[in-house]
Amino acid sequence: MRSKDEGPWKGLGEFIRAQRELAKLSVRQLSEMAKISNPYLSQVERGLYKPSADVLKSIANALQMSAETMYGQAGLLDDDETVDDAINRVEAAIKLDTQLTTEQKDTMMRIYRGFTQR
Amino acid sequence: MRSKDEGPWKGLGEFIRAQRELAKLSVRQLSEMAKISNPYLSQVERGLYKPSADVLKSIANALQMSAETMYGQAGLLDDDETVDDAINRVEAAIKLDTQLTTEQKDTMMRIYRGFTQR
DNA sequence: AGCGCGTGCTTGGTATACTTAGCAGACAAG
DNA sequence: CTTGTCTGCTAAGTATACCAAGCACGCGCT
Repeated sequence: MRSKDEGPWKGLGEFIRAQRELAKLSVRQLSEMAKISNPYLSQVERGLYKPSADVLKSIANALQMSAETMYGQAGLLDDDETVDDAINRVEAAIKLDTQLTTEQKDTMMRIYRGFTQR
Repeated sequence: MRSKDEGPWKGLGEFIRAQRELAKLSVRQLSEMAKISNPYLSQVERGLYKPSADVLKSIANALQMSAETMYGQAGLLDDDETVDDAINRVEAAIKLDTQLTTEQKDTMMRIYRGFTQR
């Protein structure tokens, strides 16, 4: 994972700073709302550090934007939306189901894949 | 988030482990796909560490699920991301699937409802 | 001349995410 | 039996996200 160049997520800091200034908040004000320290927010805005997901979420909430928007800006969402079709929707729904045991999921997967074999 | 909530991460590791076993992958196999070390994946699955967002995304990709799904399970997506109506999700996904015949959909519905009857 | 309060930034440290090297058990084949 | 190769896990280290304390400036007031 370790991205070695600093550029890519530097845009995130600029984005946060822009949003903060747009909301007319000081570094300290926003940092307090987001429950992070003010020097750290300053460093994040200048691209020195890559904030973790929960910090991002916290900042997003303080700025009244959705966490997904923030993750998108951070480049943490933009992955392979390769196959958006029904196969993955069914399989994803099964996998996510909290009521099924692993064996039951396995069974449904095998049946489903058997059906969709062509 | 240095706040007081320290432990509530319970489910994520178990979730990842369940998904990995569902995909019939070893710790080493998945860790290689996700480009993380195998002991670290092991520790994550046992709830010892809280993986960062990009690691989560990487694992999600390796498991062929969307990053948002993974974030949702990790509790990193904004709270209103309720997953408790997974039932409807599975049933809806099956109904909408264009690859299944009516009889096949019926079969999966019966099996699914049989599983979730308690 | 101060003083007080605001701004953002630097320093130095701690906590934790993450890695590399290696261990012990299970199973298969020679 | 030994040897090789899986499995997951432990131990010990490195890298970095994050915090507390403090610095340097600017602005308004007395």
